[in-house]
Amino acid sequence: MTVPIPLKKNEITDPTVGRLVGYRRLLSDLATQKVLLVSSKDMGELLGIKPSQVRKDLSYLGEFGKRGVGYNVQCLLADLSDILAPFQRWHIGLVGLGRLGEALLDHSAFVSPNYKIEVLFDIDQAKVGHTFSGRLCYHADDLAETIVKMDLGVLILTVPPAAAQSLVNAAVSTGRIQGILNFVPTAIVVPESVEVKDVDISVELEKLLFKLKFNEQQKMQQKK
Amino acid sequence: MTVPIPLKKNEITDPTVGRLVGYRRLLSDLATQKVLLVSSKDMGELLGIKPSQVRKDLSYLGEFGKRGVGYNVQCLLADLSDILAPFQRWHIGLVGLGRLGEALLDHSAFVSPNYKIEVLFDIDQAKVGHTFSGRLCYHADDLAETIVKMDLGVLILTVPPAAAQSLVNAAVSTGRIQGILNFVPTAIVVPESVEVKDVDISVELEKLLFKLKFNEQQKMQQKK
DNA sequence: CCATGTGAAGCCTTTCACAGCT
DNA sequence: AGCTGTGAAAGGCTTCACATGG
Repeated sequence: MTVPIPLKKNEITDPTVGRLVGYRRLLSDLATQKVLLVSSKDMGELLGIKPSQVRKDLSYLGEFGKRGVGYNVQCLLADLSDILAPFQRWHIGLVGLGRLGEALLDHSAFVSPNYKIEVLFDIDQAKVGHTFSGRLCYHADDLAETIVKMDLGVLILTVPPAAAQSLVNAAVSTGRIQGILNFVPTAIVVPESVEVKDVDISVELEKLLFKLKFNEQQKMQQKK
Repeated sequence: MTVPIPLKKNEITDPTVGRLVGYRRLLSDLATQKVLLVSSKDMGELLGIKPSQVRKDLSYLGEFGKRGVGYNVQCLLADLSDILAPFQRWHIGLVGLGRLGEALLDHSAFVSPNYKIEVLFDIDQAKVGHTFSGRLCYHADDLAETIVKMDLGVLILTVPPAAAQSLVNAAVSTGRIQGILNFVPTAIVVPESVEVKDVDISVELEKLLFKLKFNEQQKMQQKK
């Protein structure tokens, strides 16, 4: 189903992958609007990115455009989807069924043909054994066992900070976990073979507020 | 209350600010554990960062350490807190009281002396007029009016993609909004004077899965 | 001797500028 | 003429390595 080796060069960096996802989303929108062609300039304007950046990103993957014309929306969408698609459909477990965990379960962005949240974990007996949005919740004590049984390769962590590391240890000990998406505001330690992506929601707000502080400071100095 | 101009150099970059928040969290933990001193090597190990990076980051702010000794936990924590603190306590509005919005409302990471989510907005009449975790929900149609009345300077956006841009337009038209934390998976357009930080939850998962795909591909090529 | 603070080097990412195709 | 694809330049961030001070 997926293209075997779609990569022209051996390294596509993280920032590029992030933008590729944005391009795919935009192209999908344009496709439903029956737009046939799009230029790097158009895409850049719609996404707030420089056209040269768009072209560079796409050039890592191959030559998709026609000079003097632009990119065919349908073709580029299909190619990008292939490139971003994993080899396998990942089975994902979500650990920690608090407010944030539940919100992610239903989040539109987490509906994709590329992966599915299959299993939930919590320590609350009121939740264990019940289904949420169609997924069964297991007890966190059975994390390792269930990872093996259900063939989970990726975990999403939304537990309280204090609980994170020991759960990670249990999960990693199975040797099955290849990636962790960590929403917990703590640094977690894993073997080198496990990829971790930290998503620290409050840090982004702090960054924003710091920028505003900096802006204010500049304004104050200009007034002097 | 806050230090007037704590910055040694004029530019502290985004990645540095992100790590500073991590240092503050770590120092806060160490302080409760009655740890008195910490070295850049210690901090690096606990956070998965190179010691030289820790020292560089801190050096932008001043000289906090003692050579041959390390950093005083209490002092460094106090200094970092001052530096990260805004000049004013921001009044924040959260727009979109779906699952994610509600989750953020109660998220431990969004409890801070530096800012507070004061007001909520939604279009669901079942929510408008009610309070959630102590905050009153207004109708999204009254967004601009309420921004002015409540002196909101920052918005957190957790609405459906289709609703985002028109709400942003209404909000920005008041001239009061200085920053937006955008959880909506769409690019939004704002005047230059408004800072936007995009937090795209699903993009992070896609990045993770792409890394795993790349890892697998390398393994396959090695086997050959 | 130990750990900081920092200029310089190295690496990574973005942007430019233009050759080349339609 | 218009827009892509890309080597080269510019810019930004991280890491090194060592002088400096306790």
